[in-house]
Amino acid sequence: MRKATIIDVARAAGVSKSTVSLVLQGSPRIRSKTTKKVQAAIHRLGYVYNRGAASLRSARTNVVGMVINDLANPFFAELAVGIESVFRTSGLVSLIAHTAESPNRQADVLKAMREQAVCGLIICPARGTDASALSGFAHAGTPVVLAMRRIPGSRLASVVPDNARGAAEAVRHLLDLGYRRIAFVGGHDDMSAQRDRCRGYANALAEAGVPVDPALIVESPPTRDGGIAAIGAVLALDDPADAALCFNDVVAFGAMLGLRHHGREAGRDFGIVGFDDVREAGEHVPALTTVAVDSAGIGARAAQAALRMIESGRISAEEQTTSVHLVMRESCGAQTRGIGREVA
Amino acid sequence: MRKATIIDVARAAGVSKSTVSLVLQGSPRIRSKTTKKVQAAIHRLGYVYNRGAASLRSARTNVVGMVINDLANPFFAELAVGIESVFRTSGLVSLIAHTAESPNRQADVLKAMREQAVCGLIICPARGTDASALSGFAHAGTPVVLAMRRIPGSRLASVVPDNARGAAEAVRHLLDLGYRRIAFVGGHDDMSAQRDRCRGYANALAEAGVPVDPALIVESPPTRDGGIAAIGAVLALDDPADAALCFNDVVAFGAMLGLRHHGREAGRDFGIVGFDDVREAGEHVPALTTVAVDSAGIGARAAQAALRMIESGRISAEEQTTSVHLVMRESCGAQTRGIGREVA
DNA sequence: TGCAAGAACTGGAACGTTCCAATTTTATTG
DNA sequence: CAATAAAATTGGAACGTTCCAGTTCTTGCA
Repeated sequence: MRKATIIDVARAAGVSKSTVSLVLQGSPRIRSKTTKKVQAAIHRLGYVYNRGAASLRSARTNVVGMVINDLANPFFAELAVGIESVFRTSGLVSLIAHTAESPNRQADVLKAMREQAVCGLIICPARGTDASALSGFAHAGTPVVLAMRRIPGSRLASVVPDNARGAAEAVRHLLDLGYRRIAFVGGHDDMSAQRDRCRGYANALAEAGVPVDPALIVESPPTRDGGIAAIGAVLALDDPADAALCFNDVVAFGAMLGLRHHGREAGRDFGIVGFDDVREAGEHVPALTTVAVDSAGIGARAAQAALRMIESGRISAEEQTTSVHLVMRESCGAQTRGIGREVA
Repeated sequence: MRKATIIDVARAAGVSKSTVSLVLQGSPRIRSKTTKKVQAAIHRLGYVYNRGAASLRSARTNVVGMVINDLANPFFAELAVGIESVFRTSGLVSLIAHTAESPNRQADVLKAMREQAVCGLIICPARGTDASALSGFAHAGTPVVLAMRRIPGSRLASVVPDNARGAAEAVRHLLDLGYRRIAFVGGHDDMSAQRDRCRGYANALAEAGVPVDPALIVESPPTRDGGIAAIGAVLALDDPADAALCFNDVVAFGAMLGLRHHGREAGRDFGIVGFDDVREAGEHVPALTTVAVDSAGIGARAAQAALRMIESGRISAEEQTTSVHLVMRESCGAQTRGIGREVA
């Protein structure tokens, strides 16, 4: 039993295939009586629209791509969900792929997306991605929006949190609590988020007249293990750190674990601040003080930006920055130390 | 500048479009010299394969669908990643969608998948999904594999963990530690996983001669808040529980939180066992004793089953069960209570 | 009632690929 | 070297839709 096509529907409804096509697209030029006839036939035959055929003829695909560097990270999973829900309410289907931070896998995935002729792309680029990886889309006139991470030298739209300001706020909080040897741990210099956060960190220190010691800035993979390693490094210094701003919450969890291995405890004799405010942050023991980033909001904005470009047909390079705020919990010892410079 | 097609490539390489098509498919009937010529032309023109057009003509799409009830749950995210990596190495593209446990969204998503003419589908059905929701695929001869959850009355392939055995093992552990009022909390009766786990729980109790008290079986949404509510209920009984097997780890985290609200502490004066062994389980304070489920493995098996069906063209209803094992940590007080029946 | 204008509908052609049968080229063998 | 078999290549038809340029209906008004 062959699958029913638009032509079978037309025959069954006693109209032409063009009319069926028009009905399918919800054209206002069709009488409601006709529409009803056609819909009845569609239902009767169990007809299924063939988007592949449709997009072969018309330029638009109705498929958008979404490339996430790490779906297993709850932060990015939330972001993905936020993006997806915006697209779905606009009738677009999203193709989600995950690159595991690997530029090779990312290249494969992007190739697949191009072959599927996605009409828009949202991407959290894998570490070290350069502008040329996305040139195919630019070339084809497909809108691209970067989420969470920018790519230097690319003229692409982006939505990222205000990393510098968030980091600065976190550092000021640590300074207020009397910490002076404040480290910045985790992430890599080739990730735009790391650079931005690190810049905010350095600025806040400089503003307070505290010297920036390069030995206190330690790179590591943005993972739990990375956090363990990095905190070990700043504790082993001749003049060790007494607090750390972590690249993200996952690194912060690792750092707190690492502290414990050295007989220290976050919030008691060491200050830890994270970044992201994933759900687990509030439930950790001790609860993590962190810079809250609105993942779902970023996802939604990125999706809306893509949607605007798709609908208008003009691509833009608008850079959006979303606000962040510090959530104070236990990992800096704000309760025991009190808040205010007098403790210093 | 129009996009290059197979015909442009053919012209540039001085061969026919059929030859280019054959090269694209890696046919062995083409001389390597010709292949090289064609590939050079492809590269030179920046040609991009149009899968939509291809699948219009040939039956196979090379797109598989993946419907996940909750991508934001780390357990399912890992599952998705496991599935995706198997498909990707087989050259299939995966369309990932998320239903937020809503049958309506699920219906939308499934419709989109049918329109994209996916050649296979892996789904963790939303709660309360019945067999008819998937009949369209069966009807079209599209392979469907259920992951984590079965659908009663459907003749569909499935890959689920050995829920009953895992639950039984957990209950035996609690009995060994001397607990006797053991509750089963979380999940709903219309989720196959809940029913299977609950069955294992009841069997293990019966085997040990401990009566099964229906008041100790409390349903709740499989969320943290659900866990808080459910643990409250079993503590409020006239003859309250002294331990609980939780539907999953997320519920267990909630239960431990709820215990604390009542001045109790898991591992000290109450036994808690979870299910899944998500990454956070080992890092929680207290560390969660739980039944480990290999999410990535389940994903991989489901993907392989789908792949077999796609390649052979015959759909099967094979039900696979993957093994699970108990991971003992702190939340049952195994250390303080010692292990062995003498404590009872 | 007749006519014009607009609304509603229609029949090819086109999109970029694969499939099939047929043709050309190359290799093998007597 | 001719004859044959096998391998490599090819041209057109087909896939299911949308678009375009008509054509046929309706409707309103004189």
